[in-house]
Formats: sequence, C-alpha cells, structure tokens
Amino acid sequence: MTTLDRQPNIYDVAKLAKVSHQTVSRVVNNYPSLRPETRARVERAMEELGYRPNQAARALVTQRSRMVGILASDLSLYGPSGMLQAMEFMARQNDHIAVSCSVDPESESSVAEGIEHLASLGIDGLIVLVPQTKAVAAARMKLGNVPVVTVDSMYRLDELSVSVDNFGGGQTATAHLLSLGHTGILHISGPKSWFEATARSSGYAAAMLAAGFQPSIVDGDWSADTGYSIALEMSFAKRGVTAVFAANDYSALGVLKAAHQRGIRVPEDLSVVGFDDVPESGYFLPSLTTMRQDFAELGRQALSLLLAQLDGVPESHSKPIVPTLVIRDSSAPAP
Amino acid sequence: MTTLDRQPNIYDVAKLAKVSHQTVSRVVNNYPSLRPETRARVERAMEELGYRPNQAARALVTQRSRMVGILASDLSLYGPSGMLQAMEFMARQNDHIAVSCSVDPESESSVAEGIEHLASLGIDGLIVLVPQTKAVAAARMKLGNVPVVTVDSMYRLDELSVSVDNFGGGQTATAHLLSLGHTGILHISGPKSWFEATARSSGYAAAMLAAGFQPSIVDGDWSADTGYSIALEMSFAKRGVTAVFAANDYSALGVLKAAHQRGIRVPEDLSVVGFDDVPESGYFLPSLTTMRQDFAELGRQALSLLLAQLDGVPESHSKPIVPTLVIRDSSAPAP
DNA sequence: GGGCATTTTGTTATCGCTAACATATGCCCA
DNA sequence: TGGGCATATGTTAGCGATAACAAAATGCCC
Repeated sequence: MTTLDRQPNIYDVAKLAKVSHQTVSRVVNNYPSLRPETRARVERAMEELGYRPNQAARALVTQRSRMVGILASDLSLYGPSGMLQAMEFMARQNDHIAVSCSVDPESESSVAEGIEHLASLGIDGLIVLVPQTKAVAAARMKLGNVPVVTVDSMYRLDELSVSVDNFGGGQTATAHLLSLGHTGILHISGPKSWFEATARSSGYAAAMLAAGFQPSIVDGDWSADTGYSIALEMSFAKRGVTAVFAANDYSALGVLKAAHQRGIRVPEDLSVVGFDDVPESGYFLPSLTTMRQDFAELGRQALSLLLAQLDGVPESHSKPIVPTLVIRDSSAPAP
Repeated sequence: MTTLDRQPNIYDVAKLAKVSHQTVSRVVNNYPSLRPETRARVERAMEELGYRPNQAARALVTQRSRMVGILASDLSLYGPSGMLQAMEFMARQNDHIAVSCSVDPESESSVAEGIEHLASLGIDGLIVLVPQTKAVAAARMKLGNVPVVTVDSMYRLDELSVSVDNFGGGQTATAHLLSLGHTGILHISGPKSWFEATARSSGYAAAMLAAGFQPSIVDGDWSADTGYSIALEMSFAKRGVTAVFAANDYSALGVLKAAHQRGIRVPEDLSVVGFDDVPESGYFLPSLTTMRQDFAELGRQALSLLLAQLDGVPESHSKPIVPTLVIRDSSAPAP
C-alpha cells in the first residue's frame, strides 16, 4: 500500500501502473482503444491509491465546469424544493452538479446578484424558476452564450422553456366547480408578479366567461394567512358565492379555517378547491379537492432540456405538463 | 471597447491596464499594498472587459474548491429545505458554494454513493443532516481530513456538531400537557432511525416518569397518514388517553383529522401537541400547539462552524438550539 | 515478409490562476 | 548622500488535468 501526504494525482497513478499519465486519463474518460490488460492495471492502481480526478483541473482545461445553476425564489416552498431535489438527483446521474441560488423575486437587485453569483461560478447552464420575464431577460443578457431554460406557464416555441399548463389547470378547477352547479365562484389569486398566478387566474376567468358567469378575483399572495383574512371578511352570502377556487393549497387552507370559524360548512355551504396537492392536503378538514402538479417531473424535464442543449442536441420542445384534478371532500354540489 | 472571442482572462486585463497579471490577481484578492491609482486602473480594465476570475483555475492552484457539501435526506421536507436555504445564502455571502445531495437515509448504499459523489467534487467541508451515526462515521472515513459538521440532537464536545435540544423539546411539550392536568399522554414518535425522533421520545418519557406517569409510545414515521391511522384505530377512552404528543406537525395533523372523524373534540376531549411549527400549523383545525424550531438559525450555526473550521479557527462549541413552545388552540385542560 | 492501416501508448503544450521569489521605487535618517 | 527598510510591482514555476500530435506496436493483405 503506497501512501502519500497529499491527494494522489494522475501522475501517481501512472507511475504505479507503469503507463503514461495520458493513458490514465484515457481510462478515466473511457477511451475505447485501450488494451483490456492496461485498463485493468490502471484501474487497480487508481483503486489502490484512492485516486479521484481533480474536477478543478478538468474544468480548467475543458472549459466546462459541469455545474448548472438553479435560480429560484423560495426553496422552502413545496414546489421549488421538490423540483430542486429532482434536478439535483438527475444532475448527479448525468455527471453534473446542480447549484441552487435563492433570491427575492420581488427585488430586481436580489435577482441580479443571484445571477451574477451563478455567473461568477462559471456555470455551464441555468434553470430559472423565478417567475419574472425580466429576470429571465437579465439572466440571458448576463450569461452570454450560456443556455438558459425557464420554467413557466406559457408554451413558447421561441425559447428554451418547460411549461406547466396553469391556464388549463385553472380552467379544470373552475370547470369542476361549474359542473357541480356552482355559479358564484370566487377566485383567490397568487401574486400578480408570478407567471403561475396570472395563468391560473386567466384559466379561471376564461372558464367562467365561457359558462356565462362573471369572474370575481381577489388578490392573494400564496399564504394561508391572506386566504384566511379574505374569507373571514368577505360576505359570501351577499355576493352569492358558493365556491372558492384558491390559487394554491395554503390559501385554501386559510379559507377552510375562516369558513369553520364563521360557521360556514365545507362543502355543504361552500366548496373549496386548491392548487398544488401538497402532501398534507388530504388531511385538511375537510380533505382538499385540488389540482395536482408533478413538480419532480417538471424539474426533470427542465434539466433534461438543459443537458441536451449542453450536449449540442437541440431537444424538441416538450409538451407542457398538465395538472390533474384530485377530488376530495372539500367540493360538493352547490347548495 | 475591446472585444474578444473568448472569456477574458487575467492577462487580458493586465495588458489593458498596463500592469502584470500578478497585479491584477492582487486587485482581485484585495492585497493591501497597491497604489490606489493602480488598483483603480485595473478595476476599470476588469469592468471594461467584463472580467470574471476563473474559479476552476483558482481552485486548482489554491487546492480549495470553496464548495461545501450538504448531505441531506429529503430536501422537500420543511426542516431540511429551510436549513438548506439558509446555508446556501450564508455560503454565498462567505464566497462559498453549498452543494446539496439528497440520499435515502434508510439505504446504506445510497448514503455511501452520496458521500462518494460529494467527495469526488472535491468539497472543502461537509454538513451532514442525515440522521444516522453510521452515515456520519462513513463520511468522516471517506473524506479523510475534510471537516465534517453534523446536525443532531446530542450535545457532544468531542465532535463538530450543532444540536437541537430535541430531548428538552420533548420534555417541554410533555410538561405543557402535564401542567394542563393530563396524565394519559400518548406519544407518536418519529422513525427510530432518526436522532431527532429518539431524542424527542426520550424527553417525553423522562417528563412522564418524573411526573410519576407511565410513558406510552407508538411508532410513527413523520407522516400525516400514520398519525391518522394510529389515532383512528386506537381506543383513547379505554386507555385513558386525553392528550397526544406527536413527534412532528404532520403526524399531529393526521391525529386531528382522525379525531374529527371519530367525533372526538380537540381540545375539549383530546389535546394535541406537535413539533416543528410548520408555517401552516396555525391554520389547522384547531390551530396546533407545537414546538417551534428555528431551522434557518440551525443551518447558519452549522455552516458557521464549518467555515470557521475551514479558516483554521476552531470555533467554540455553540449551545444547542432550544425549541420553544407555541401554544395555540389544540391543547386545553384535561377533561 | 514488406507495406500500410489500425490500434495502442507516449510526449509536449496549455488552460488561468496564485505562490514564491525577485526587483524597483520612495523615503527616512545617520 | 547613501544604506536600510517598507511599499509597490514584476517574473517564473507549477497546480492536475486534457488536447493534439507523435511514435510505437500490432494486424492484415498480397
């Protein structure tokens, strides 16, 4: 057993295996024309020394860091964290590193700093989960010819993006309530600055108008607190509201609580539909009817698109991911 | 405006500023003995060229990647994702990168692969959020002299670790119920393989025994579903149970739902206490009494300890973080 | 068995930076 | 006025890998 006072490098392996360092490099990189016997000898030497290729040296000479950046807003939210986890795993399987960077999407300077940070790392590509068009434009600008993939709600052919059909999701949720006979359906939206929020609201409005009813939207901010406050103060009866479509499950949770406090029974007096299908939504009281999104799949698609781009394979645009309706106990026929 | 067909390097800047490349390096690294005029000239040149130091080259020569690994279990959980976000931010502020790697803590090979992956990246340090002693030992083994900081529930002076006083938290939660006159307190634990779970259970048991009552523990797994199933099937009345201390908020949520279904009123008939204070726990029905943990602070402490270690400053052991009781509507005097 | 293509292995240069040492400049005071 | 010392800048080498080219070994054909 040979021992060194430092990490072994490619020359140490070469010497032990009695080959040139380049041959070691070839073994590491799976070069095809190698005598099996040579390969085996090198592998044995690598094993014995506990050799690990130095990624910095490799990055320096190949001009590729094998890092992809993930620009996200709040990584402790269910959606982004699920996507991040899936992307991190997939990146690892593809011999890359996913480096996350969370920024305040409401602050342009925070977004700019995040992009600059990732750029200074020398990332090979970027995935933008931050919901502003402006942020995406800024990223593309800063990064020169580093490919940028966005995750959004629009199906745009001119850009690298992966989409969720939030518009369709909003429609489906609304259609579900309409089909139960509701006509006074209130929508609590997400923040207007988010792609997702506006797309869901539009889907809701489109479905309402198509059915011949007036859309009615109140601005929310994804939080349970705001959903709660809105539902606590608004006079549903006076406005003829028998159902609420909340832009996400936490807003819906707030509505459930407010309704309970006010003695409004869900779903007998009021139906509530959420969006996201967070893991605990099946345990709300009553369990929540909601639109399920496969965040992990979304993350995988985004990363797959980016990796294809890095490999010079211009992958065909994937279809948008369609959220599916999960019917539970919070929605019922109109009273 | 000078234009290049490649990223500008330190020599390009040097030429434009009419200094040696080493002087540029000195500007980048804030070397003190530089004429202000020279520094300004170099900075102007860097600005003009849009120069960004190549991190791979820097890492190669300094032998430091400025990457820290975060070995985690499920990054979509509230605790780990909050810690990760805090660590990522703090790492960035300290000119480092936090690279996360999520593994299945129940699978030794998955943990080993994760460690190997991070090691192959050349991380400078590691933070282990995975709850097994075995995993930590494996990490220390693989990583040689790379410092490893663990986040756990024990206050051990012999190792680099940041602790949450889960034992104390379990005691406090139990004491709260005892003080309300409850004597039949059931504990739904987390998975036994987690540090956190066993510490909370021990705290519970200690508090019960100290008060002269028999501990009663059922094994859970952090999930709402298991909490639900347990509470649905167990005959609380027959066993004299008037309160449940669940090891986390989601288990508690499951209990709330089961109680509601069985017509058991919370808190009138049954008090329920959770652990974590997830953001939505204030909107459960009823709102949940729970133990709040500051995950962001925990993450910051862990990273701070690691960074100090990397800088050769053996930081003093920090005090364990103490969860605080948040009293809401799910706990009340014993019936 | 010589010639030529193919396979296999080796040699040298280079990526962009910092460390270490070398040199120049300015200033103070004997 | 010039030695000594701090300050400011330059020169050279090397981190550990891959790329590009060079050379040796092998195989195959007639």
